[in-house]
Amino acid sequence: MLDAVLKSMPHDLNPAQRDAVNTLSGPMLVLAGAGTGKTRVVTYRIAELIKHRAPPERILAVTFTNKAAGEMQERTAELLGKRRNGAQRPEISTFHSLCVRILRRHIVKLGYPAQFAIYDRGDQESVARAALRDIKVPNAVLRPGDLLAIVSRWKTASIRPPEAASLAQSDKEHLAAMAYRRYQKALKSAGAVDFDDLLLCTEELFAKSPDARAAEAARFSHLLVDEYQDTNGAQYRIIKALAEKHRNLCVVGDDDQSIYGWRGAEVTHILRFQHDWPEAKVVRLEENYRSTDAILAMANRLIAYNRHRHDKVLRAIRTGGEPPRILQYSDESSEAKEVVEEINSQIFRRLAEPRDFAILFRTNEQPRAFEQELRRAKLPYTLIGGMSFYDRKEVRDVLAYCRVLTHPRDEVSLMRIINTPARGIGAKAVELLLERAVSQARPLWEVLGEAAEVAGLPAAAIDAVGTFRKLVEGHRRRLEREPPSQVVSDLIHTVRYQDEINRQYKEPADQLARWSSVEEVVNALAGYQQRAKSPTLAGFLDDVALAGRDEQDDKESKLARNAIVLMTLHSAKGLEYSQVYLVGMEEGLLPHSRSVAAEGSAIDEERRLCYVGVTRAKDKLTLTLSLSRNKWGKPRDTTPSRFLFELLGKADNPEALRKKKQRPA
DNA sequence: GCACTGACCGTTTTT
DNA sequence: CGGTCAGTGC
Repeated sequence: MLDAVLKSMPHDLNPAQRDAVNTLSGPMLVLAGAGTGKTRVVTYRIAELIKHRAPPERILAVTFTNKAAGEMQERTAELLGKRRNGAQRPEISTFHSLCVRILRRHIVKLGYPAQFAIYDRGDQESVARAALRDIKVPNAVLRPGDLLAIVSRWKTASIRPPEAASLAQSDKEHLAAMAYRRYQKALKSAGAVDFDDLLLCTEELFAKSPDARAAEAARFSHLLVDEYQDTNGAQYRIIKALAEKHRNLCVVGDDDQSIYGWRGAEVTHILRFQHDWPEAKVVRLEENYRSTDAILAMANRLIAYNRHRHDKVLRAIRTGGEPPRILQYSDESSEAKEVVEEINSQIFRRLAEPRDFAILFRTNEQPRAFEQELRRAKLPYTLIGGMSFYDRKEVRDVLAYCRVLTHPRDEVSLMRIINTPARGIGAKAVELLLERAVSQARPLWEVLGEAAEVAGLPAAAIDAVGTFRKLVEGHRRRLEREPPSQVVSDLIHTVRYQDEINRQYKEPADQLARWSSVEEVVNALAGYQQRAKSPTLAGFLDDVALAGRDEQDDKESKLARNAIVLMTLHSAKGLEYSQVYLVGMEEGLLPHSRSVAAEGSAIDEERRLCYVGVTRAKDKLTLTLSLSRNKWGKPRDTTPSRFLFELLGKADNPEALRKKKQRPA
């Protein structure tokens, strides 16, 4: 029966792990250090729950990234074995997709359309720009990006425009509060939410509608939360609302790996767990199976410099190992060159494979030099993050076309494509139409139907607007019967988007690259169509907004791909590599200058970031720094990171390190 | 309506 | 250095 398909629990779990896996009811806090088999424990726990007759579909596991969710899905699927078709699986999703699903069912109660759009970073910037223009704040005083940062900070603390206005202290914050009000109004009238709203609206929904809250909470009997140290206020309250009744809540986290404080995550949540759930069982996982003793000793020395933390010491199961190296170079190009050279020679001598290596850095501008060298050396590599596929202009255009089809109230998307490619609806015409929309407080799309009544609009423009409306409406109707990918592909051809690309870019190589991204979007849509249970264009857009890139299709190629990985320290959390190069170990970079300037505990978070980097390494760790680094085109001298001294236990005596480090690059 | 030019200016991390 | 933006000229 069921038990027969479930893989039995392995015998090599240590007592603490076994304890965490076997405790199936009531609240539990698992304090799991880096490399202590956390994922293993979580997945076996899910399997164990099912073995003890918990209906799989009533188990919910929440993760913070899509990657983590995907991995957990795969591993649990493995444990559950091949189950007959239609067998329910546990629900494993990110916080944000969980909220989307909840909001789909209830958001009308908050005054949004059921078919709301999710605005990503680029869309948010457009709205922010318009809000600032409205209140006549010049770019020099407050840029859209700055506004978004402030607004996001407010939102993650569940502060809404009225509170923000009274909380604002500096001039900048007062302006931001005014812009925030307009920003939020614009989102709502466009029927859209941003990333923070997904959490905030869910929280608000639960507060305003006890029925919705009870219904959502009743869907699950067991709740697991991974990376609990990264929960922000809204997430914390959502979890509480969902688990309060059944109390079968298991959270897993490591306060030493809390690196999202800037996003509203509060370590206090993990430190406070026992207070909120007094009957909670606490399990500590302190045996590290990942790194050699040499690497772990360094990590322990480093993190000990942080004051506020759950006191714990990771014990290495793997003894010995090569001592980590610190290498310094004269500038960032030789840093990149030498690191790549070292990797190359190991691969050439068959001592290692590309997939054994990770190059980790603090900021997204750092990988450039490494990419160059890797290309030159003809080594396969994957760059995680950075400029996303979905940030490309032409991709955004195509997605905007899709959103105009599915979300008639979405103004940002409509504005983006209303004259792209140029179709005779120029800036002046758009301005007049927009004026009418704003003065009548109606969606721009509706106003397009009355173009003839707009004073000052030339006949040619009225015609153009009419043609555009027919075009969109025609394709909207087709969407009811035909597969989305067909409709979208036709729409792109009808508007002659390829001609637009060829006009904009002179180089044939550019033209080809740009057009192939357009094709890739259509392919992604077709792929989604095939795997989704009930595919809709709107569903695809949700996927894109939440997943960033098409993880499903990537899965095979990504896993199969034997490539060196380049990524930020933030993206590296939860992953492990045989050999890690932690590059750019300099003051100003790690710790980042912004954190050095900020008062309070910003440095502690940078230290945790460094700790995360160090503990990614299984066998070999190399820390590098460059004595000079280009900034705005000019080379500038650097200072070795304070963390290097701490790692070596020489924090009080920097001179000693300088002598010791004469080792040549 | 659109392409081109030169001045200006900034540094983080992500769902 | 590289991206953005206002201003200019067709």
